[in-house]
Amino acid sequence: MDLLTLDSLPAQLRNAITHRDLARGENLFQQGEETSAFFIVETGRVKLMRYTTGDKVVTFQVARPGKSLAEIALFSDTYPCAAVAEVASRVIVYPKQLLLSALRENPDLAEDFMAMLVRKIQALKVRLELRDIRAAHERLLRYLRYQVQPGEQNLVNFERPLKDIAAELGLTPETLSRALTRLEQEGMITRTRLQITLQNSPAA
Amino acid sequence: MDLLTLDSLPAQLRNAITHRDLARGENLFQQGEETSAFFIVETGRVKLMRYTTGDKVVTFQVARPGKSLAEIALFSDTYPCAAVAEVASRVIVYPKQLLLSALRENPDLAEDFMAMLVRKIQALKVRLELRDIRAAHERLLRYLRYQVQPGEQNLVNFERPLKDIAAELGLTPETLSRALTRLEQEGMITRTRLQITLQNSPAA
DNA sequence: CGCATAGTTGACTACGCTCAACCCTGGTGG
DNA sequence: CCACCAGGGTTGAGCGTAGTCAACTATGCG
Repeated sequence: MDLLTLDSLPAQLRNAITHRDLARGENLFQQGEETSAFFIVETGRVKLMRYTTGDKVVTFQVARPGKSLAEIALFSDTYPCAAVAEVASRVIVYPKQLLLSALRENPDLAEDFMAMLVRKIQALKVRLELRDIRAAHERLLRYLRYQVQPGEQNLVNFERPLKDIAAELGLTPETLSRALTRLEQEGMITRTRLQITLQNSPAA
Repeated sequence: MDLLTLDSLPAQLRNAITHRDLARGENLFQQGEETSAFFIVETGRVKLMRYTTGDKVVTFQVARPGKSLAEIALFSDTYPCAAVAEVASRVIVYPKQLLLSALRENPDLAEDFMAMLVRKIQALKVRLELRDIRAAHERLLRYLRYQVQPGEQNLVNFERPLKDIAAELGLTPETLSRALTRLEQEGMITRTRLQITLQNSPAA
């Protein structure tokens, strides 16, 4: 996902890449602001949020280390949402025009970039698919099946706090907790401190 | 979205593009099948579905005319899901290798392609954002605000059947119907036969 | 040794789903 | 021209389940 940090970057671009440190709560860019760069989160957490009709804010997405941010910036004049750091964070800054021309001139880079975009689409589709499953425990089960690494069979590590996973699944922490115990009682999974093993067959 | 039908395509690619007609229920590709092409739906509806652990199928997405299909094919060896035509459909077929090399050799095409991918990401994010809104009427309201065309102020046309929109919103047709009448009673919208006008301010 | 945060459990509520009946429109054929 | 039918859309009643609020425990950190 962080292909753009590769040494294979054209020198001109590599020299133009800078970093930016954000304090907790600091703003990376505002909604409606003119787009100037594309970002990748190096450390911390950056939240994307939309200010809609005056009244409410809706969080769009939370980008974690290694994740790209605002790829739309490359093909749009203004940012469609705002980005603020949830905790102290550090992002890599790719100036828009330079990145665009680098992509034009370097087919390998462009291909990597496209591959990254396509993977992102795939991940979003999966998350959307999960939301169509109403029952919390079934949604969780499918999520777990997606999470298993091809190598480590039927093993899922929980490095992130549960509440984060709950948010990603569109559940409250309470419901997620209950869903976990339920799956455990039904014998579908077994839980140790930091990891979960699935009992049945893994995802196809 | 159908940028790839542009006349600006390299001749070699343009000649390689073919069409394929699908009967209702016919399979475009199977899950796990080796990837050979990328598609754009010309007419009809093509449903993407995943066969998971033996038991269930989950519909991934329903692609309508103008929408691309299986962009993942370009960067993956096998299709992660199956595609079947819900109704008689016609798709444009872009052979994988030819499209890839065309993208390499033609920066303009590559840029258009990337822009398409980015827009797709944006659309998926929006759909995901909507799902985080629990209350049906509020979810609907935000959906409507997204739908208003910049030009036609506060006007949304309902060309598609409501049940389709309900599915896109993750609601049942009944709930959507009730949400519509509720917004109408609250004075947020007014409905005529085929279009809806928002009362308050449009989306930011 | 507290304090803050995450996680768990319980009781209650609310809202969307399900199933069912009904209306309405458009299309088809007698 | 009307009868019929099919599909989408609208209501209604009841249920189930995830959300909410709350209290309590566990864990990690200063």
